[in-house]
Amino acid sequence: MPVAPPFPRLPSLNALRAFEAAARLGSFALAAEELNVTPGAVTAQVKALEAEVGAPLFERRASGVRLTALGRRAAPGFVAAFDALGDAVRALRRDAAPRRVHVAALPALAELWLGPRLPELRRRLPGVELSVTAMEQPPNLKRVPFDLCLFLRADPPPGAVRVADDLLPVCTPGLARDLSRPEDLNDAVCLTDTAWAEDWQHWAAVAMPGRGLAPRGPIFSLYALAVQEALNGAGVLMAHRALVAQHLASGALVAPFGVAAPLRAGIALWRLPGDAAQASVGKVLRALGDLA
Amino acid sequence: MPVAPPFPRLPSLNALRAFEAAARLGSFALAAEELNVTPGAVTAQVKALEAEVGAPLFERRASGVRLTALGRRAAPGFVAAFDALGDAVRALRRDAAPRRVHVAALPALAELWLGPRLPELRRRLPGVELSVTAMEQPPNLKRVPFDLCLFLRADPPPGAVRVADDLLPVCTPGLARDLSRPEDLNDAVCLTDTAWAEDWQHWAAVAMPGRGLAPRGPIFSLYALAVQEALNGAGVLMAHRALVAQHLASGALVAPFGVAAPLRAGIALWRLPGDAAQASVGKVLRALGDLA
DNA sequence: ATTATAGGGTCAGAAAAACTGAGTCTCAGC
DNA sequence: GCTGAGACTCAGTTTTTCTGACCCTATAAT
Repeated sequence: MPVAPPFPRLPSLNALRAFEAAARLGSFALAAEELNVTPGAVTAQVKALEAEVGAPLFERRASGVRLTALGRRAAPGFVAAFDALGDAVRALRRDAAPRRVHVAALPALAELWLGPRLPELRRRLPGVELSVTAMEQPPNLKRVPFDLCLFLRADPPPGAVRVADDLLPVCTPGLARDLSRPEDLNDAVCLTDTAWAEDWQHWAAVAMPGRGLAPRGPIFSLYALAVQEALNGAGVLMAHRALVAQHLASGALVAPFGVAAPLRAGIALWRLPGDAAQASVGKVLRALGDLA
Repeated sequence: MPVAPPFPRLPSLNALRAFEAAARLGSFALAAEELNVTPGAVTAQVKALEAEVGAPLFERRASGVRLTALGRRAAPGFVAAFDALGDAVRALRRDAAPRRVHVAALPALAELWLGPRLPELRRRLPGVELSVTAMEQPPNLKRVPFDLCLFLRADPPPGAVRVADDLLPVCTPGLARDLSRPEDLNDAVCLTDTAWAEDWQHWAAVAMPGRGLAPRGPIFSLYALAVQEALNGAGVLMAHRALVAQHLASGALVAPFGVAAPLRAGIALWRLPGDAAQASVGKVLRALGDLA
């Protein structure tokens, strides 16, 4: 007695995931970022889910979305379910390749802090296979298969390796001869990174309070490139000390002024709290803590 | 410092679901059935997942698949996660439409047992919106959004409504005049349903042990159609008593022989064990129990 | 008040994922 | 030596999902 199946299926898993992320983050835009899709895609997925269950899950307000009573009741179950799914995936990956460690890192930290430490790390932990992916924002470790995050954070999660950081202008010894007072920077070529443009003002507020600083010069969207140019003698770089330590040590760069401005956000390296199961990750974390 | 993201993403949710089903059921073919896709689709999804994690999850043997050690360790986590997801979906649907009850039913039971009871059910439970989907096999209630299952089962889950069933040949009173002994069936037109063709032999073993029965006549793939034809006087039907009760009561059909053969599998109506949260489902279950 | 801006919504078209269907292969059991 | 169940392959197709470019609205800033 076969009958063609107008089969009522489960809503699409991707729609459920989109709902979960949007509900947890309280915003379609943030959910889109976490899921690495455009906001329009989240809109569409949530709309499909709402059509499927026949009731709205979010109130749309111009200032953003808010869960309806229905959505609010449903959300925790989905968060828990996707947490469980994330755990299962993590356990599987770890089990399948216990020596693989995947780091998500801010590009500048990957290149200028992690990079110089890699040879020693490799020496200490032979067999560990370290992958690094550069990205602007720390990923949600519960949802994305990374083992470690390396970013600037004022308040890193518990258990993180932390390295304090401060700002100070640096340049080649040759250029330094023309710089005796902070005000001289107004006449110098100042190398600036787009993401950290405000570093100049932050330092000025500490080093030359009350006096103005209007740095001018080329702008880079890759901090490592700005460091390169500083090494090339192209100008003065407002440096994160932790990222140019090797060049200060070698003398390739010098700090013409004595004063450094401490930063609230230091370098932070952390794993998913409570995820102690992968030995290799712990080893990498500890080793980099030693090398900090 | 934007960087193009060669973003390592979570494996596709559909691949994880395929793995979960295959692991739980121990077979790609069964998983495909549960997911309502072809076996090839499951093969592909599992293969993609294996490529993603870089290790095989199943051993392929000619007699089927078996989990590898890795797959065996991973499976429970995925089963639990998809259970949680199923729960969340069920809770959401129930919350969004508490009065909607969706029944999965064997076509014959839907038409010949449930159908006649619907008017009274509607009278008793106004406001409950009952949907019925016909299918050959009971779905996995944990994974598919049905509230009730109506199938033939020898061993229904706890809490099920059960209706005993037995077999007896029936026909119109006119035809019955030519039938005095079971052997007369060998000369009569016998209406047979493809799925229940063995019912004739089952009855014969009880009613005429040792003597042979070779029923001949038209074959239907819809039991309800066979019943229609019996009512039309087209022949003798090996009837499930519970499904022709109304016609026996009205006299439209009669049982020419006194003997009926009990069936191990009776009509069973059940919900997901432990899923007591939806009041409407409980009401429908109880009401149909009363009407049984 | 006006202008930005942030957050969503919509749509067509494009890309990616998933599925089917038909054929193949391989053992286990007869 | 067949047969059948179960899985694999692959080309082609369908479905899903995403993007990109646009619009809309309410708050915040000027």
